[in-house]
Amino acid sequence: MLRTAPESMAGTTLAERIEARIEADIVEGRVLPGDRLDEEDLAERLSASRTPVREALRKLASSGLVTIRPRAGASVARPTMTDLVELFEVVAELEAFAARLSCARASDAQLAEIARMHALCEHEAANGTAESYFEVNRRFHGAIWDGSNNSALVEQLRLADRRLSPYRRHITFHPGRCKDSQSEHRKIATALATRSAEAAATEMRDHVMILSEDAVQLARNLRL
Amino acid sequence: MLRTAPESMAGTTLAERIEARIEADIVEGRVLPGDRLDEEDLAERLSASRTPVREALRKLASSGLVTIRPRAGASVARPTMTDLVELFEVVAELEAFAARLSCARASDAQLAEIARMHALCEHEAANGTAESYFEVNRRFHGAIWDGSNNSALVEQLRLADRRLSPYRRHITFHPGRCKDSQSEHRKIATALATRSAEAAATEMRDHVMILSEDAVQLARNLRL
DNA sequence: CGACGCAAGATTGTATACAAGAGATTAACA
DNA sequence: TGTTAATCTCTTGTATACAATCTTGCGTCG
Repeated sequence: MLRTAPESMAGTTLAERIEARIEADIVEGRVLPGDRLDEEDLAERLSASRTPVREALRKLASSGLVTIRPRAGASVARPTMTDLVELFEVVAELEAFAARLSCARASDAQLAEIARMHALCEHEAANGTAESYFEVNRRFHGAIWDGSNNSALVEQLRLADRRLSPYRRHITFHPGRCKDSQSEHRKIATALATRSAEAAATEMRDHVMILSEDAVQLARNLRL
Repeated sequence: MLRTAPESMAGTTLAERIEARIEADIVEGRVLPGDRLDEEDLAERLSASRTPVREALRKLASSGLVTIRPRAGASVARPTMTDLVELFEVVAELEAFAARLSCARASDAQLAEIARMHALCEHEAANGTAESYFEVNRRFHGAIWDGSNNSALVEQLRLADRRLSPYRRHITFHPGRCKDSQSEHRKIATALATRSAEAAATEMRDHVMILSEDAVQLARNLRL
């Protein structure tokens, strides 16, 4: 099934496609934290050999999405509560940095893009579903990342954020959360529009840390 | 040569030992940015097969130390000037965060350890070689990382710092740099000792950014 | 009845063989 | 002589086979 690559994936290798596939399964919740990832099983399911599957698992492991214990196999990473809180703290700091840099360096076009994404969020918060809000929320944050004009920072954020998505997703879907999130977004958007670096950084940090609180709460309730 | 693992490496796999070996070769400058890393060549040199070598290279690639282009092989990563500056910015921010967290959360014992490392730096700056200063400098920073009591942050810093070490090393070895660095360290150490979070963060950020300036200067001179 | 140890099975780690693409070299032509 | 195109080699990507180790279940012993 993965043997014939979609033309969009031209020039990529089988291992990369398998990696993308497994990653999507994890991030989008089709396999849950703690689930075992059997090499042979995956290989058969994707009609490939173990070699590219192994490579994909190793790569996912070094980005933190998968845990590998030597000679004991791979499983979807299951961060402890502490791990999650620590990761959220780091992400909060990096997002705050991105917001600060955006104020200082984003082009007017980039600021406009951020504003556009904010408007989209407003619209979805009022009319859309929790899922659609989750999506535009990502794009709002992404626009701010881009505005920093620091690709190393964007890379770090993408990696860290990916590890949180299985949990973040549940939070954003939480009914009342969209409205609260939106009022925080408004403050961030205003600070960015006026290039108020410190305000943007502070508001962004608080925003992410509130998410963190919710994540801990939720994880505790779900006995994750 | 790597087939018989030192007992300190017990429980590790061949691929991991190979990875450590290649990593050390890169970080300590025995192979230079841009150098090609031939799988078969490495396999023969380490008397292993291509399989574990491949795994090691892939892992190093996903941490940024190695660049792999599909079907064109691996080489030691050669970040552009822009890449380096961006990475330094991220590291500066993370180090500043670590300093701030250390002020808020480090135990007295951890603060004492930081102070001890600072004293070591003072000693080496006065009596030691540039190389020995490089080493205690690392330990000073490491003590602050530990003081943050956030292992996700430490992990991020370790990864990012590793990518900079080939360049950072050259900077610290720069003759006059030790003294300047030490006067910056003093301000940081004072702020930490008095748990002045904002001061510690600011001083630390400045300290790393000055390193960044030097790195750019040096890289330009060496036509890196 | 519980704990410990041992053996069988299953799964990972490593090696080797084969396939396929990228880069280099050479030859032909303008 | 410079340029281009085709072939040919060398390296990587994938598959499979074999070896080593961990886990699991059962039996024995305390």
